[in-house]
Amino acid sequence: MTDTADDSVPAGRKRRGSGRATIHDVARLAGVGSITVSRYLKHSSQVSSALGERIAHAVKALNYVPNLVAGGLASARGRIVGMVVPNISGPIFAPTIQAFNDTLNRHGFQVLLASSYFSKEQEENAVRAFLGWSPAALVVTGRFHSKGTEALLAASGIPVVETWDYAPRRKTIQAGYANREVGIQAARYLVDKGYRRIAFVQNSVAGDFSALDRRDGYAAVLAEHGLDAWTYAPAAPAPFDAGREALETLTRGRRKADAIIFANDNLAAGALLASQRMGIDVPRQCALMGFGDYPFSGLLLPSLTTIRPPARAIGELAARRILEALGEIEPEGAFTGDGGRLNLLGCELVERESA
Amino acid sequence: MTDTADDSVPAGRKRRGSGRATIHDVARLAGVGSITVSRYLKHSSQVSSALGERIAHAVKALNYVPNLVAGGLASARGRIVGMVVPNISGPIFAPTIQAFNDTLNRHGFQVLLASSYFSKEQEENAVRAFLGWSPAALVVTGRFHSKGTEALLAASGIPVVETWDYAPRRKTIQAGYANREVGIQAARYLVDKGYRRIAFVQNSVAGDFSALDRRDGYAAVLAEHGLDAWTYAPAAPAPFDAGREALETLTRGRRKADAIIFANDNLAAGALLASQRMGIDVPRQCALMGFGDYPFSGLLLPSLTTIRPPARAIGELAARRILEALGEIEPEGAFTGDGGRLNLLGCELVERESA
DNA sequence: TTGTAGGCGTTATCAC
DNA sequence: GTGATAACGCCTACAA
Repeated sequence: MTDTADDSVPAGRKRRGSGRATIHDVARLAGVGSITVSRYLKHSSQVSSALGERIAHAVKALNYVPNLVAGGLASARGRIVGMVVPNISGPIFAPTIQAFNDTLNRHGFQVLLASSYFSKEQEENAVRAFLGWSPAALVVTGRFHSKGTEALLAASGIPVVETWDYAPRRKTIQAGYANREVGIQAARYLVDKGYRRIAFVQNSVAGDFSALDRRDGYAAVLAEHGLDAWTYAPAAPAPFDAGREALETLTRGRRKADAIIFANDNLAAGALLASQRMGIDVPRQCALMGFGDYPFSGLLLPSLTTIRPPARAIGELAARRILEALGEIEPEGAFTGDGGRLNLLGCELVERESA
Repeated sequence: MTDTADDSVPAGRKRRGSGRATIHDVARLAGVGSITVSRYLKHSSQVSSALGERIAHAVKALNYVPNLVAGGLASARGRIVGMVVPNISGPIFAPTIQAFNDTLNRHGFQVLLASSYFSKEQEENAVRAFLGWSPAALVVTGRFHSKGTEALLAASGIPVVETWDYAPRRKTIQAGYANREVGIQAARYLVDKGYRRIAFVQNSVAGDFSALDRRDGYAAVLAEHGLDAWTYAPAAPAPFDAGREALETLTRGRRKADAIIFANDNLAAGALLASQRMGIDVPRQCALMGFGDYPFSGLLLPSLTTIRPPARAIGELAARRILEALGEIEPEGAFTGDGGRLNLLGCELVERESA
């Protein structure tokens, strides 16, 4: 590509060596020491402008790209951050990943991704694999992990952020919301609207502990009002089917629900579609409420009342807390009582037609 | 965590060094040379079982995690693969990323992600950033790149896979489908159903060249049948709004479309929702067709006829071709005429109610 | 089958 | 402000 490159860099690739121009090649061409090149690339202010220009020319002439692997080894802290999410492609976590990745990319960090599929064991494997890359920080989802994972994280000595959940007085950095509060929020909304036989439908995915927290909040509100909590766990594995199954069970028995809170919008959508076939009038006969505000939720007929989690904000906050912990940016945000920064985000109840 | 660890590994972290146990610590504890440990970790069959067991014990006792950064530097080919996609969180690319990431993770590779937002410049930046990690391979989206990107890729000397597109006689490895054929597929379907005034609505995102290929296929079919091609480019930036705008323009003028192909399901969904408010009977008065088969497309009323791209298959195929090129797995798949393997995947037309 | 020597490309340290 | 030197932790090459 560049003719000048061929003069100073041996063409072809040997068994060893990347074949690319190194910092030494740049230093030689610029007539300076390689450490000066390194300094110029990091803090150009520490190098005289005369040398700086010669170095800049050499970099361009050789098409030099710094080897970050070597840099990571030398400095013992590479610019890599590992992130474990339950899944990459779901409507929930994708915006978090997007925001997290973009924010860290902007600061010169690379994000490594792994999916746990709600399995603590897979999460632990992913964390172990990440540790091999000497990451600058790690991100996991939720606050429930295996003993092994907790040991690995504690021993790692690097900033760890837990996303998509929030519990007070927890030592790790968190970026999320309190799921129990969200359950309370949903149940209050329905109770205030006059519904009395309110059921909660769980996720068919076993490892989704956050949904259980929401259920607890829901149960607390019902107890508060002297109402019976009523939880249903569908058997069908596919979410749409599970939603249909739940609706059938909860509306066909002797006791009939007049409102149902679902663990997520997929379940709620399954129920909503089934309601049309079953001739159930939503919300008059039975109100339906989801969680997640998936992209389709506003498009359904009737549109789905649901709760919108701060997916993008979680990703951004997690990235910002990491950059702060690494000294890349100045800390920011409201203080909490114990001197930390507030990491509690809020969920928004999106009132539509179904409840 | 492990008591034995504290005996041989100095506690605390110095300026230099990760603070973790190294291969030398393991070797010392096991009473062997460090190279033997390295060999055992890679090909345990090349080490006698006696030493192997001692090494395994030492690894466990020290909680040793190999430093992949150092390994990557020494061997000049780290187990990292870079992937550039237009965006991470969209319904289209997320399943590709998921499948790609999971497949490569299973083989001990880590995927680095970057989003280009359909900008060639951002794509080039991402490729340049990836190159610093000495990746084993790179994946990009589509076959249209900046000169700079092409130069970087060509000079990299590593396997490069282009996803989400396919053109015959192209030298790079591809994993995708032919967008032009998809446009033909859609237009044929509508022509065969008797529609005659068929319009095509473009994406408001400027860099989405694949949609233009589909439009060309559509135009070819119409020309074939002596019909006028009719392309509309919405001004509204948000896809739902753009879809509504397109429907209004194409059905309110003197010439009225009897069928519309949209560049993606978001646009089509916007039009579908608008059709209800406008009192347009879909598909009798105007048929609507999308592309992408997003999760909501089957839930709309009327449900959206669309084309489902092989999103997961693209990710898997890309991963497999990379693993093949790196000698990690055996090549597989049908041969093409020129001795290569067939990388052309198919799209499925999903016939629903809207067309 | 096992070990020794040296290098991978960069940065921390210390001296000028 | 600039540079020489020695790590960083592992792997390739070669020798025993």
